[in-house]
Amino acid sequence: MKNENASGIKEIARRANVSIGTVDRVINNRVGVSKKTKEKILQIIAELDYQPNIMARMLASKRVIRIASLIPAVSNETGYWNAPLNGINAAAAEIKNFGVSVVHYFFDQNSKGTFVEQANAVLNQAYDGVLLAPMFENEAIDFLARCREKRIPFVLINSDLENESRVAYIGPDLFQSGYLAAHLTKYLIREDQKVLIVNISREIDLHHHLLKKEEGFRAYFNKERSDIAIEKVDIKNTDYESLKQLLKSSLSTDRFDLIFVTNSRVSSVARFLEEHEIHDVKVIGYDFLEENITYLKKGVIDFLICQKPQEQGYKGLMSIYQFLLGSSPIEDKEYMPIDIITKENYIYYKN
Amino acid sequence: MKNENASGIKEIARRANVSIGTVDRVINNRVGVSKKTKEKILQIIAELDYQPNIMARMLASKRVIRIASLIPAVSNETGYWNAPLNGINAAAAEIKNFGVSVVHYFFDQNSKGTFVEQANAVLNQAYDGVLLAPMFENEAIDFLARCREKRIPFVLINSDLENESRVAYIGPDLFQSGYLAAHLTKYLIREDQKVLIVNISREIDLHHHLLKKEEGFRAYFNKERSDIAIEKVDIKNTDYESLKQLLKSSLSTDRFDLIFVTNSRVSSVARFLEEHEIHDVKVIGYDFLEENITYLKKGVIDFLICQKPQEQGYKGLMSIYQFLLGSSPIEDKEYMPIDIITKENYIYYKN
DNA sequence: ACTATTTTCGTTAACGTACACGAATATATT
DNA sequence: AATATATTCGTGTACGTTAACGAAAATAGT
Repeated sequence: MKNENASGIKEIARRANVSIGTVDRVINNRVGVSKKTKEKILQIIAELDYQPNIMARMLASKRVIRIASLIPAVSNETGYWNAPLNGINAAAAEIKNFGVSVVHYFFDQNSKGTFVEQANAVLNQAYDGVLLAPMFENEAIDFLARCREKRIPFVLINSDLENESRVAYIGPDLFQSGYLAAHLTKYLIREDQKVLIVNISREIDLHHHLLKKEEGFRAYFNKERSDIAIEKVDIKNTDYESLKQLLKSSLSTDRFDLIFVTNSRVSSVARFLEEHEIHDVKVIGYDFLEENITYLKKGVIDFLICQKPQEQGYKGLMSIYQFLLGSSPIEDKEYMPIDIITKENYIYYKN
Repeated sequence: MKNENASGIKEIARRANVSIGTVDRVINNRVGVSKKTKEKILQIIAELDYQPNIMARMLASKRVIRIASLIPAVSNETGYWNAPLNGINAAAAEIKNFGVSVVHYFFDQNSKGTFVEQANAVLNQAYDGVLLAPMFENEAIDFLARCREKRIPFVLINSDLENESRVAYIGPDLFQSGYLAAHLTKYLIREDQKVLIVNISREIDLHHHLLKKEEGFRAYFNKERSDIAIEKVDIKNTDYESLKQLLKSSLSTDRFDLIFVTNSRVSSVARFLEEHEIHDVKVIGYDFLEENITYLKKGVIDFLICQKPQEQGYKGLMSIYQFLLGSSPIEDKEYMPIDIITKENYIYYKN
């Protein structure tokens, strides 16, 4: 009675009349095994529908996968990036036991310099993979080119660059989310009414992100041949005082029935409306942030659109990890669901 | 040079001047270790913030966790239960390597007998845990009482029983989802218009599930002191012909501007409206099913509400597993998000 | 035909934990 | 004080895999 209950690699070895070492070689397709025995083993593996035991594999493997994340720091202006960071950390915790170490690099959304700095720091450390939020388009392209040279794979989150060599993009379909906002708009106002689009962002680079949403928004009305009038205002100084002045002048020259804010700064607009006791203007904006929810509850904001920022971080890290493992194939583009948040369902929303 | 790089249990043993066996005893709090050394080891564990290596633990442990799932079979009447099943299977696949085996038991939604039968089958097999969709209230309560006797923990999904001994409930907040439907209704019709609520379900037991939604729906209009008139019709014969007759008579006596279908059978109503070329009636219903999406795309259905059926299955299984592991604490109630699906965002929806 | 080299393969020690077995020590019983 | 019993502990093997090392076999070069 020897081989009563062999399993896994050992059973394969027994059936193929070879040692476990040889089986290991073909499973991890290393060199040093003859074509004949390799095929034999491969066939047995197929017969047995053998799945390697992850536990044992991780335990025995000394390999460490090092991943760098390069995303904006949570600023006091908007807490948005807190969510993706949480997602990344959650994923990191889950795969810690699988020999993965994640190092965070943060840059300032209002300063290209810090991005370049941190990007260089990443490149100096020879990581196995990179998770990037490419906020500054040109600088990001530069960085990614250098990653490619060094053969460091990368995953993009939050906004896409259509880089042919990226492993994956995980984030919103910006155009479509603007399109949905327009659809919701139709429920809120009549055909003879007016809409104001508000883009709030300091760095011009970030504007392309917002413009995609605006495009989607306008596309809807074009397609529907609607008579609703649309105007827009770009606000580059993100402090509340500047915003107040600009809004004041916009709203004085014209009367708008709905304001569509293309990012998470919608709470500033809501604050303005509340302070000036303007109650008959509907508001649609973005993101599940505390400030925004406050105004949603009060009824100042009607709809928030949110695209699972936390999940973006989580899935982003998981993608680059999966890719580095090399086992399962990766979706090269995963658009997040476009969630509609209202007064009635926000309690149950999961970022 | 001996102990250059010890880690985990071994390092603890080294620092405490005991063997790894002793450390193992205190970690898994087994008997047979003196109070003094136990405290010493416990302190070192705290100092080191020691986290056992799950890999090694699972690998070494021969324990097998056996879980039974008891949910409705996917019927030809509605494919709803396909989603939770997928979620359960996904979770099962993920934890297969952790020594978990899941066995499915299916019952017919239209037959209490099959439920009792399958429930007995589960009890005969001495499982470590049970995942249950308690569709038939009384029979489910019976079954759970017997589980309790046998000390088999259980998790409920899809609808709750407020059973004090359940490990957790994962599923919708039915009342609130009806409430949200009412809010959406307000966007679709005017104050002087009329709403028809349609409950479609064969077994009376299942009706309490639908009634909760209806309650939420009505509660909203009560609170808003709305003038919108609400009527309702219960349809117990779920075949299309019977439904057609009932709808025909309802719609002939009165004119309704919006129909709220309290479950996934909304596609039948949509089919009726399409066949009879009724275009000016708005429709709100439930669930991301192919049939429903078809009518959503066509514009016959305006909103679908969906509560992540797949995730219910996934999280349900994970909860019972986590509980049986006994490591992390379990949330005893997790309500799913209440998602709003429209023509514009359904493409990106994840069940 | 003999050596040198390459290719193919087996053996073995880890990885961190669980658990059975038995040894050592302490405590109780006469 | 001697023995019986209970308590506390150490040792060793196993889990399924990885990876280093070196032995054996095949091939190449003279």
